[in-house]
Amino acid sequence: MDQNSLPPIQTTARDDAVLKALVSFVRAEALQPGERLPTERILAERLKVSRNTVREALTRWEGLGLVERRQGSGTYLKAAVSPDMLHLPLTLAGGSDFTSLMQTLEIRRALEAEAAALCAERASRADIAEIERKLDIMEQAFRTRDGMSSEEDWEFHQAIYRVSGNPLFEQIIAAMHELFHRFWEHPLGVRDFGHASFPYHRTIFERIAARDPEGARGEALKLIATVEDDLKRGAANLKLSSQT
Amino acid sequence: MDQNSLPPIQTTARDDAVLKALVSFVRAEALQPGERLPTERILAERLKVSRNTVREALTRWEGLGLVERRQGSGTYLKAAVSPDMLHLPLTLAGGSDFTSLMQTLEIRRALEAEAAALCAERASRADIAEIERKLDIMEQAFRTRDGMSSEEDWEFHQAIYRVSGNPLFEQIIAAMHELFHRFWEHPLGVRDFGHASFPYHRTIFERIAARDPEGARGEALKLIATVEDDLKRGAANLKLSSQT
DNA sequence: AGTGGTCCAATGGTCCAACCAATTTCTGCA
DNA sequence: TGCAGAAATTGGTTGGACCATTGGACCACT
Repeated sequence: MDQNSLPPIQTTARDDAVLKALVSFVRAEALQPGERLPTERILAERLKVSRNTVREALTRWEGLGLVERRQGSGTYLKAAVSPDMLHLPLTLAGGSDFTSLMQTLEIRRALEAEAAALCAERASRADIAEIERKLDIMEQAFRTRDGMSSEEDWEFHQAIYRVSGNPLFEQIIAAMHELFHRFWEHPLGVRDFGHASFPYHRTIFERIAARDPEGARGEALKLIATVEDDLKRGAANLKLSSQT
Repeated sequence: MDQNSLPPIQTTARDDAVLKALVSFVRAEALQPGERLPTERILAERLKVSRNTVREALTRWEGLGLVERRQGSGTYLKAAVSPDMLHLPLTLAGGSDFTSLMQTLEIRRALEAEAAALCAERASRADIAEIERKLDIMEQAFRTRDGMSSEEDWEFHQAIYRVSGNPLFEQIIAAMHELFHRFWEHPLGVRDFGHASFPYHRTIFERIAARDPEGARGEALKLIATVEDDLKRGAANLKLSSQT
């Protein structure tokens, strides 16, 4: 490691300065997401600040999802950082009941449709090939395990968001996705949840490959509609089973 | 094997526990945004944790914009808190300001269209009257001041989000709106920014009043399109003026 | 070669006690 | 009464200590 890329800090507003220094460091060392950054003790020593100050700064980055701290192991970069980053902490008041889930789905419907349309507009040949690869993997998993595989399914959707060229899609939908799964886990009833959505993955891909934005938007809307139906059926089951 | 059946165990989570306790406290005391919460020293003593731990927790809340710390004064609540909050740290990285603005607009386009459609589906007579009232106020302001009034314009849109029945629309778009204005202020060129969007406010309202979801969605898309055009013109101006 | 056990150094998490810096509140003098 | 300065309050920073977890090294046994 190049020790010269971590000069000491001077002014007040310490923890902010620490973050700035870290940005420079990450750039200088060309750290990629997943790599480990220096230990808190080393950072404190090099920057000539106390370890607590370093921790305050890292806590902020952790809250923004930029790094992940693993006790006993180290602190790892989770996303690319750049000097001109804009952080928009958005806290939504969302419950974990049926209504809240439907509301997150309405958001996802809107974004999913738009992302699919943008993707159809902007996808290069390589992009299309990449999406098809993810689709094949997903279909393969579906056939062997005879059911939706949330992991591979999610990969497919993420590929679409990425190709849309707007990282906000992935970030917002990922948060919705997480909220959804936090509640879902083992969703009480509806054994074949997501089954109905399966065929629409390929139709979405076909519309994207055909550079048909409106078609892609339409297919995405159909996909979300099937999920909403499943959710309603699950809610009905839940209602029945709780009446015992 | 189903990997989900073995979730990681959780032994220590001090600062998380502190935040939970704070949520309870805020609810118990019915603290409103702007009010001061206990000092770090008192929290540390009452919760039987060290002040450092309290500070880590408060740092997280500060990063999420839930709280504001003023040295020498105290820590103040900045937003309502609830037990089940969904935190969505958005990060706009890399690109120029123009790119960031276009990306927020793409999100807004998706949500605005969906909100308008939902609104057209669900609006009651009273809702429609309320929206029309906001529309009249906006048009009045437009005529007297001969230009878009962001204040009244925003009120009109918010009314639509509210009637959509999904509070997430208003929350997310509000965040985009704020981000947009942080950049915008009075940005260089394009004197009549937003002028072109004016007529679409009434057409959106008409489609809502007619209970025509698809029509409302279409008009909303047109409105955002005019804003995007304005933005592109502004970017062109900016490019020219920066070449001096 | 592989399996499990033990040890140990590294690392993040927590704690403590003090001091610094900004702010607010109180006090005493004019 | 008014107001400048002292004192108390509060968040910000420091340095040092110890705890809990991790992951690798080493070893005994199969």
